[in-house]
Amino acid sequence: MTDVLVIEDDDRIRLALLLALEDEGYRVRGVATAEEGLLTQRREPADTVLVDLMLPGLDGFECIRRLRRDDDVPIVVVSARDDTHDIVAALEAGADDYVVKPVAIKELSARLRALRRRARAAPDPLPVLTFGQLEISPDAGEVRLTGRPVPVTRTEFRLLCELAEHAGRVLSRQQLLQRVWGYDTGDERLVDVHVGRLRQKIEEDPGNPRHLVTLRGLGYKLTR
Amino acid sequence: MTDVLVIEDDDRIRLALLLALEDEGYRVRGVATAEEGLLTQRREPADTVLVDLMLPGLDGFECIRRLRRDDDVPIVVVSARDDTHDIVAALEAGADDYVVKPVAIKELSARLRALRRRARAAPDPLPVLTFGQLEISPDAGEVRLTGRPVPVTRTEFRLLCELAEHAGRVLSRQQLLQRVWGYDTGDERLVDVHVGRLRQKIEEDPGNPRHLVTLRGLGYKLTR
DNA sequence: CGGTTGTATGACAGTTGCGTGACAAAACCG
DNA sequence: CGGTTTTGTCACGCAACTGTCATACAACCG
Repeated sequence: MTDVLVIEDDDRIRLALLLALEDEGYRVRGVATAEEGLLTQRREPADTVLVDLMLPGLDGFECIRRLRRDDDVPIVVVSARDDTHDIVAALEAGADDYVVKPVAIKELSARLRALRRRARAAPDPLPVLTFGQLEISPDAGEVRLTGRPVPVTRTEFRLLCELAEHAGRVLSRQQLLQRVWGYDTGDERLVDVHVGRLRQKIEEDPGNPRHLVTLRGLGYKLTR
Repeated sequence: MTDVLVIEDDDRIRLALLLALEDEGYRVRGVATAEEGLLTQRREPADTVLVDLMLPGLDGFECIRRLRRDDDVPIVVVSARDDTHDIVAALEAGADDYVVKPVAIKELSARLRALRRRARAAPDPLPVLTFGQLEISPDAGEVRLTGRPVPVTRTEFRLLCELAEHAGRVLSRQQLLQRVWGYDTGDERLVDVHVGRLRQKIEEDPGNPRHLVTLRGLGYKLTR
C-alpha cells in the first residue's frame, strides 16, 4: 500500500488531506513543519511526500531540495499559490508535480497514482549492481566476485558497466564499440577479445559463462 | 536534446506551442490528429508527447491509452477543460501530467523537465510477447517455452520476431524472405526449412503445430 | 481414386561467427 | 628511460549455422 507523508502547517488542511487520502486507500502520516518532515522521511521513509510551500521555519522549496538530496521519493507540492514562478521554482527544486489548493481529492489521488507508476519503473540507480555472485560498483570503480575484489582494467570495467546498465538486453558489437570506445565504426572482433578477457576474470567457468553470455549473431548480454 | 511531439488539432495553438517549446530549447514536431500522432510516435518516437484531449476522430483518452500501450513515453495532456473528471480519466488512461490551457510556457517546460528527470533512468522492463507457453523477448534476444530458455539461431529468431510482430496474420514466403533475409526474390523453400527447424524447438508437438501454423498456399502465421 | 501441387524433414557441405593464444604497439609509471 | 600493464590486431581452429537438395508425406481436385 502506498504510504504518504503530508507536510503542511495548517492543521485543518492537513487533517482534511489526511482523512481524504486515507479514504482513498492510502496509508498516511502528517507533520506540521519541514524539519519534522525531513526527519520523519529520513527515519521512516514514505513512498510519496506531499508538501506545502508556505511553511514556518524552513520553507517549502528548501524542504523539497533536501528531501530530494536524500532520496528519490516522489514529491508533490500542494500549494495555495498558483503563480508560475512558484510552480517553476518548486519543480526546479525537485518536485514532481504541483497542484493548487483547493484540489479535488480524486485528482490528487489520480496524480499520485500516475506519479507512482512512473517512479516505480525507475528504481534509483543502485550504487551496486549485483549479478549473482558478481558485484559491480560503478562509483567505486570496483568489481567483486564472491566478495573478493577482481582487478579489471579500465576498458573492461567500462564494458562491464555498459552491459550491466542494460542488464538482460542484448547489445550488438557495434553498440558496444560505440558506447565503450566511441568508435563510429571499427573492428568488431575487438569486442570479442575484451569480452573474452573479462570472462576470464569474472566467470567461474569462462568456457561456460553464466552471466556474460554470447548471443550468436546478435551480440552479448549480461544476465543475473 | 529532448524531442517533443505535439498532438493538437487547433492549428494556431499547435503552432504557438511548437514555437514556444522550440524557444525553450526543445526539438519539436507537431501533428493535428491522434492517428497521425500514434503513427509518428511509432515510426520515430519522441522523448515526450503533448496531447490535447479534444481531437477529431480518435479522442485524446484513447490516444493516450494507445500511446501507453506502445511504450513508456512521458505523456502530458494539455487541455482547455479543467474538469476533475477529465483530469482523473486522462491520468488513469496513462498520462503523466495534465495542464490546463492557457498554460505558461515556463511552467510547461518545468513540468516537462521534472517528468523527464523521472522518466530518464527508467530501465523499462523488457517487452515480452507471449503466445501461450511461448515467450519472445526481442530485446533480450531470448525465447522461452514453459519458462525454459530455448536456444534459437539468429535467423530463427528474426523469423520468429517477424511472425510475432504480425501475430495472427498470414505472412507469405515472399514477405518473410523480404523481411528476414532481405532478399528481393529467392527460393521459397528456404523459409520452409527454417520454419521447420523453428517448430522442432518451440512446438511441443512439431507435427501438430499449435502456434506456428501453415496456411497451405498462403504462408505461415503465429497464433496464440 | 490417381494425379498434382504444396509442404515437411533429414542429410550434407560450405560458410560464418566466435574463442583463444600470440604478439606488437601504446600507455602508464616509477 | 626502462620496465610493466594495457590495448588493439591477427590468424587459426572449432563449433554452430545456413542454404540446397532429395525424398517422403499430406492436402487438394477432378
